[in-house]
Amino acid sequence: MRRHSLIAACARVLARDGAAGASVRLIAREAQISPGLIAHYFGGVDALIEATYAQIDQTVNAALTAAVTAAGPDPRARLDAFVTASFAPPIADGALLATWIAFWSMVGARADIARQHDRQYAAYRARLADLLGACGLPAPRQRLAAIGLAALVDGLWLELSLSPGCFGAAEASQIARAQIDRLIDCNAAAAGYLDDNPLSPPEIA
Amino acid sequence: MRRHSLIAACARVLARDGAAGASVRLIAREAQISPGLIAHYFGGVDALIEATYAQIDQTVNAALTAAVTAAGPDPRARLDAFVTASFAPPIADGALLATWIAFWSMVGARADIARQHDRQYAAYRARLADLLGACGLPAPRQRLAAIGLAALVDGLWLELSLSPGCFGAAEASQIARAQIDRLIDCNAAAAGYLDDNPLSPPEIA
DNA sequence: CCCGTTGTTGTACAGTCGTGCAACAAGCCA
DNA sequence: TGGCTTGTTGCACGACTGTACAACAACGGG
Repeated sequence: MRRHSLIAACARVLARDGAAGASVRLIAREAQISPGLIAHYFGGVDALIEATYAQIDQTVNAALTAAVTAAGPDPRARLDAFVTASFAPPIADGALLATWIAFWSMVGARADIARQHDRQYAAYRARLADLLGACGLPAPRQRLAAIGLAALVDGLWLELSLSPGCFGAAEASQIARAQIDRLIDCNAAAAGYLDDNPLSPPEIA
Repeated sequence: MRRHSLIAACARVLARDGAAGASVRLIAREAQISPGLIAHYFGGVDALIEATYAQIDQTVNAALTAAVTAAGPDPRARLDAFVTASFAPPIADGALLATWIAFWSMVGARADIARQHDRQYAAYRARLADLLGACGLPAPRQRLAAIGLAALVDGLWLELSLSPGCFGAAEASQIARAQIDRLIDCNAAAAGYLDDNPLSPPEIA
């Protein structure tokens, strides 16, 4: 209970002040408790940040699972829902991006954070590979396709959150779905998705 | 001269200790000078980091230009050289990633940094759009294609630098080139590029 | 009632942070 | 040689950092 409110406060501070501001005192003030308590519950600020990272990852996975489940049984619809949800709240969110960047900044310096990142990202890619396999992508192609699709979605998500004025969530989703078209069936008439006129296939209409 | 050696030292510290370790004293010790000097040359540590970012961006652009120029006149070869160079030194480098992440972490908090990021990324995308246009991609498709390709290359570069054990530079280049195939000519027999057997087009050979 | 456990506080400590400043070295021109 | 500019140093300052620890409140079982 207290642990949970401390994690939430840590996430808020990370979002507001970045990695540099994630100090014991700031987090404690945010959670309206005394600074000593975070040592009492987590043993140190590093463990709190680590727990916050795990919690954020869990939130993202829950949101993705909900979107995929709501999409019904059709494999392609599930994959589309996965990427579309990646560009909508609560995933495409400034606070979440700031938290994630704070973690990336620790990967280079701390081995335990690096290991946690590797684990989480491997699970993310495995999930994409499963969804791609359900759409009929042969097993030998799944690994590289999942790496590529994960990189595309991540890159779009990053830039979408970093400078929101350049392109929109609908366009990001459009780009990702066009790539999925090409991954699954290279001969699909999907080129129209990449025209600038959004949300309508111009060559057909 | 001294400015240059300070920028280099700042990049080394950023690479070794991450954004959190980029303190005046650490950078000064790395450059083997007194802490007061960095205030004398840059007025503050923020300006030094900003200058380091500009220098890194310049290095990246120079490396990309060199790769494209060395590729000769063929438009497709130039585009391939662009993405392949994105996954090789000096671009795919821990120091560069750490500096870049440090800057991303400031985008949310500082408006001038956000503007600098927007400018640099727009130039990057414009460059990709030009290369795509030279390969015959119609103008109305260039914008979204450039956004998607930039996101893919960025996502691959990020993960390649963040956890180098998962996939290699050759595989990243392979993935990116396969997407370019599909962007330029959707009917190209490019599916083989996404097989797991690296560096050879299995369906042909 | 007492006692031990648990939750919680506040503070003390040693360290690092960025910045400002007085002082010293060095060149350079008059 | 004198004086001025520039490069460079090292330290003092106040604010901040994470951790450790003694002390106080609350509470349930004996």
